[in-house]
Amino acid sequence: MRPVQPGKLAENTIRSSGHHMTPQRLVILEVLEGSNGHTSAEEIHSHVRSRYPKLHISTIYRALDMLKRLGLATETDLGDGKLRYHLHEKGYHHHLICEKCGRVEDMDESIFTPLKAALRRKHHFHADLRHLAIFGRCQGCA
Amino acid sequence: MRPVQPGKLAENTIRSSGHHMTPQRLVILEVLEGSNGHTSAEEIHSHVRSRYPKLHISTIYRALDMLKRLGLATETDLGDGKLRYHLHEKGYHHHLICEKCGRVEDMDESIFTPLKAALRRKHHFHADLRHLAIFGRCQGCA
DNA sequence: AGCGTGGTTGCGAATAGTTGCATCTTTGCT
DNA sequence: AGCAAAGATGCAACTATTCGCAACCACGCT
Repeated sequence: MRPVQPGKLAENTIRSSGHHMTPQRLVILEVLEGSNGHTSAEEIHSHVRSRYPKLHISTIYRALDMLKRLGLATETDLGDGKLRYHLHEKGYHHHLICEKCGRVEDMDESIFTPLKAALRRKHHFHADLRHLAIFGRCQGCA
Repeated sequence: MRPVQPGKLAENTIRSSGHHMTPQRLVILEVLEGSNGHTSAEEIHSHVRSRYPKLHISTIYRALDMLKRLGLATETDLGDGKLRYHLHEKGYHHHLICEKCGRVEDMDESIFTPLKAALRRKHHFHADLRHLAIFGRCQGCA
């Protein structure tokens, strides 16, 4: 059993921030909701092409940018030349990417708490560490 | 008074790793050495165009990629749509980038020591934190 | 000095993402 | 329902970066 109307949160946030809700954005949100959580603009485009052939890829990029700026979605560079997006209804998370084998491991954000505190203390800087990709070597490839 | 032949380190590393030293790479290194430390491929290209009009921008990208892979230079995304490069003869450093005013503050790498230890301990991951850009808000824009 | 191998270059085409602009749509107001 | 204003869309042109490939050149060996 899935949550009912999962997209309503995003929709409300979009509306209440002065943006319009359009059919294009609805479809884009649907794809993001139905995806595994690492979706590229091009993937959204091809998922959508059959139902909505005129939806232009630049509209997708602009929608993703808006979701990002509203704090509804996060953009991640996994190092393969294209940016990935996911809605964060399930909380923020971060990636450890192995430069050798390409494996991507997720981790939660608690590990950054001390770093955030140090940046605030020493640099008076309020870091936005909601989605960070850290490159390095995994256990097997170290 | 400048250091004599500052580029010899890079040159030796390039040669001893089985790569060729070419006039193109020499010129590119010269520009990187004479720059402030945040140079884009396009900047290198225009600095060089007069002396060496045929040097193609893809050659610059390839040289930068090689320097990066040899650990001689670091690539940073400062969020303005183009990647910046700098040789790290003077040690690694990191950036705090304000999302509001765009100010970039440098900081040294010691602040990441606890994070690196935690990643190794909890995730068996050997993070390569040689050049990280962290976005957020600076003191004035917080 | 002469030569072969393998790395390198220039070029043009491809890819990911962004931007300007004229034309719509959504939304709040009446 | 009707309207104006703000925001969104589609499109084409543009930017930054990468890639395939044929011609080229650096470097080690003789």
